[in-house]
Amino acid sequence: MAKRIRVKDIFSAATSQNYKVMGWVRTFRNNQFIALNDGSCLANLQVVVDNDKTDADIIRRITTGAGIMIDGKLIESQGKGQTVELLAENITILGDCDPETYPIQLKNRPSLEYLREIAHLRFRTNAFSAIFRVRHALSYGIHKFFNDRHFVNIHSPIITGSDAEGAGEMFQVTTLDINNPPKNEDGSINYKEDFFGKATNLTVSGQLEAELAALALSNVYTFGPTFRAENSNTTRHLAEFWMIEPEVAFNDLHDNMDLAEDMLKYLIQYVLDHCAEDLAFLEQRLMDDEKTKPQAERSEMSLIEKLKFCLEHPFERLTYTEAIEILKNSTPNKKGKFQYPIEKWGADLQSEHERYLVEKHFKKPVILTNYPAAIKAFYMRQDDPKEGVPGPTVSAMDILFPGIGEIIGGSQREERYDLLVRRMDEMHIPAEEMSWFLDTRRFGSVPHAGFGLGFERLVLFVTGMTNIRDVIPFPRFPGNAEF
RNA sequence: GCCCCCUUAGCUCAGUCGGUUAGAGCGACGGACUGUUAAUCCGCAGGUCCCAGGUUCAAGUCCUGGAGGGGGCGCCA
Repeated sequence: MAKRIRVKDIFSAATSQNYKVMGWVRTFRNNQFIALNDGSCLANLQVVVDNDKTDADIIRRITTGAGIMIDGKLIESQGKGQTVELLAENITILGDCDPETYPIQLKNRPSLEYLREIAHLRFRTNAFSAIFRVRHALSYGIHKFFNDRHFVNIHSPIITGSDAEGAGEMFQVTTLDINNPPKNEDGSINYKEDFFGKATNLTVSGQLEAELAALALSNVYTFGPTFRAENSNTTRHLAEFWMIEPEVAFNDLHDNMDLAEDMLKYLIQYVLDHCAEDLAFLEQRLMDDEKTKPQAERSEMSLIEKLKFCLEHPFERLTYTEAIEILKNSTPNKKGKFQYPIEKWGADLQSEHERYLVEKHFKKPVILTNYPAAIKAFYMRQDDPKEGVPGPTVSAMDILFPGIGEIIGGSQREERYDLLVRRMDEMHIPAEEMSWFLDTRRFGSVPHAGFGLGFERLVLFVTGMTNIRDVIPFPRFPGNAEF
């Protein structure tokens, strides 16, 4: 018996030879032609059934979605739509698929919203198999990018006893009986009796742990799940998402920007090189989608053009202070079109402002830096006062992408012990609970910088999808933890 | 957390001013078909009009509440 060959590989295999393939039926036409898909690539293999050699009962069971195995001879296709096809000599039904109840009849073009509700089956569609192959390529590309640059991958903890990271609301982790928890004398819950002997949560960021590692290994990155219990209901937020957090000793803000831009461009190039077929399919899907929209709302570039455009142009780098000036003098601001008008320095930028800068003013990815200290996290490095800048700023950077908004947030870190402690004090962060973190600044502190990349936001951008719930297999969001 | 929209056949959607027996395409099912490409052709079945109240002679259609879904905003990656 021949060994199984993947559909992807059979397209370049020698003809006039026998092969065994296994996969799922996408369509069965003319009682004769099976379009077989095994997920190894987007394309289906055409299998030609010989009615004389195949039992009528088997033919009856070749239904959309059925799992089948075929032994047959590969020949040059006698039809037009494909170069080769497999002449079936023996067909085995591995798993029947009842067409009366199987919800994915692909010819129906089921909506993304409907498929989201049957996420356990949506892998079987072209769109989602393409998305998850691209997601994998990006994941692999990230490890390759950092490995090639001598970064060490650090597995930061998922359960954390630190609740002072300030990145968002946390999910509590406990083995206590929530209906009858042990109490202290003052009525508060006695976490000393909990599994870890203290209150614990799911991590919101591996950054602080990455900093600890960077101050010894120099170049490190984390790539793992993070959890935010924020009640966020948008197309760009998840309660469980994957984040990449590089942290590099001796880097300043500019090195940090260079690293982030290099990484994003590397990953876009990586996907263009390795996922051409899937990207072409996703691009076509988008173009079909666009046809239903009014002219004004259609995008100027196709998906692949957009990706290449990002590669060919340097990201626009400017400070928050410069951005405020542009926004203040912008047409929508003067005409009162912004829901939140830009009045003075110090205001946080709303997504309408970010969108204006990225999509209207610069028309390319933008890196905004040196934000007011008051609206940024405690660990960001405080800038020296500068002429023309009205207030204190920090060496922060946000990378804004068209259609996505913030895809990366990062900073040069405050490495000076006294300044860091003063700032923690101002922001009411308990220094005593963070002494492990402060030890890095007590013992051999050096300048360092890092950032966080929201993995799903990158997948969104690269696939051209618009809802983040469609680029992770089983999305978690408020009110939903199915599967 | 706030604001807006949607929910009719398995899927995608029509359904006019509140008026008789609720419609289409696709899918499914039955049949034909040995070169199809979202195959095609013929035939047939398929409905808790999201749920609960209310208004009305009469509700898929109007009102109130709820559930589910979508979009925008905020929080951020």
